[in-house]
Amino acid sequence: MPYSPASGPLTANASGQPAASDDDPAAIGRRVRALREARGISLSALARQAGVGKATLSGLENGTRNPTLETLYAITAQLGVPLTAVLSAPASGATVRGAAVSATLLEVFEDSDVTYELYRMRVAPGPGQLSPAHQAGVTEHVTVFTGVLRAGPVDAPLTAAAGGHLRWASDVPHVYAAVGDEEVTASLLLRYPRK
Amino acid sequence: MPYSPASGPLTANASGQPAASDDDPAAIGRRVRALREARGISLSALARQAGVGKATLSGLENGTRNPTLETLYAITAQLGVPLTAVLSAPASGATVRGAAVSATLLEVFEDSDVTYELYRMRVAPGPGQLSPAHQAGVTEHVTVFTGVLRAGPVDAPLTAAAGGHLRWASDVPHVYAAVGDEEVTASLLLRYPRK
DNA sequence: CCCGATCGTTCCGTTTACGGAACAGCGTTG
DNA sequence: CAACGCTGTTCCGTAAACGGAACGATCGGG
Repeated sequence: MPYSPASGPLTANASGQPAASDDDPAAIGRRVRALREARGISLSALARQAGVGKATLSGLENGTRNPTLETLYAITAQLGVPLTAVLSAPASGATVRGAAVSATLLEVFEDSDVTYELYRMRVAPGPGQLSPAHQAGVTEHVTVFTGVLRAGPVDAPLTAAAGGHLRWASDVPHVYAAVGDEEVTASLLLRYPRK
Repeated sequence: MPYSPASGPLTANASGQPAASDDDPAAIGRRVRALREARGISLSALARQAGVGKATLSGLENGTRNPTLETLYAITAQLGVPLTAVLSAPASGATVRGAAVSATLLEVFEDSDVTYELYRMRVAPGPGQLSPAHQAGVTEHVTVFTGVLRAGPVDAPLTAAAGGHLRWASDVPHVYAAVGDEEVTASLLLRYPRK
């Protein structure tokens, strides 16, 4: 049983960087209250419209309760905003970092037998970074936004400039490196079969 | 959203309403399970690592429980993904709709002289949709997640299946159409020069 | 002034999400 | 083929999130 490389396109896992930072539950309450007041709605009215108790909404706004998804969804739906609008940071991101590369997960999409993970990736100028082989069947698609990227299997990396597109099977060790002095920005799509 | 008009990939419509749409709670469970299995972690192990009960995680994955934010966060943090990765919701508010195509803006990136807009796109089965010419210098990059997509200039459209990648200059009228009965899901990257 | 209406908070009984333990199913071992 | 180790599910007592009602505070009108 091959121990799968933790999360994300890089080895680095966040075992050491859990939570703490921006999951402040009180922040959610503050955002809800701000959205409500921006619309000039009273707590009582919003609670009634959303079909939740006033006690629930009050506790949520003050951070004294740990709401269920159902409750939070009912409220955000009534405010006309997506759930993500009140969760952590706007461009929320589990960010995986390496020496030269950082990648932020934008979205996960599940097909019937394949999973896609879409990242925004940045590669700093310098020697680049090595990423170990992923499980079999994993494909990486990269579209370069800025700079010049050299990436792919260690023995046969590819190069693309802004607007270019790279694609390789990543079941072998592969590298990411910025060519030149400019930081590389790109989108990275990971495609792997569901087991 | 402080973000530019940019009329999106489709003719501007933006009917606006972030309709309640489907917030299928079971879908959250399916995503969590998919992410867990993709990492080769057992339910028992993930529950222990995340500090939640096995019963909780089991119920969550099977959609028989309505988790609290705290619970869901503990699990997604351990998986190394943001909360938004498992929430069905349209990640960002800006959704552009057409008859057959809908696209949700995920992120905007500004380079010194070029702007990128990254969308998640869905194309419903059927006759497809025509999009008028964009300004000169606009390039579209599409990576297909599910289904088979036929897209590109009206006089020379290209075809790609799941995992495939298309790219064309979109300063001429172009089309999007799903081939076959399956809905097409894809990422769409718009690249255009700043004025 | 008093009164009614509404504000947000707090109290309380009910519902339910929680974690621990017991459970059945499956592969591997001795 | 019992004995293990592991999987994921189900049972159950407890903690807490829930909605409804009661509360004090604040505002505007008669």
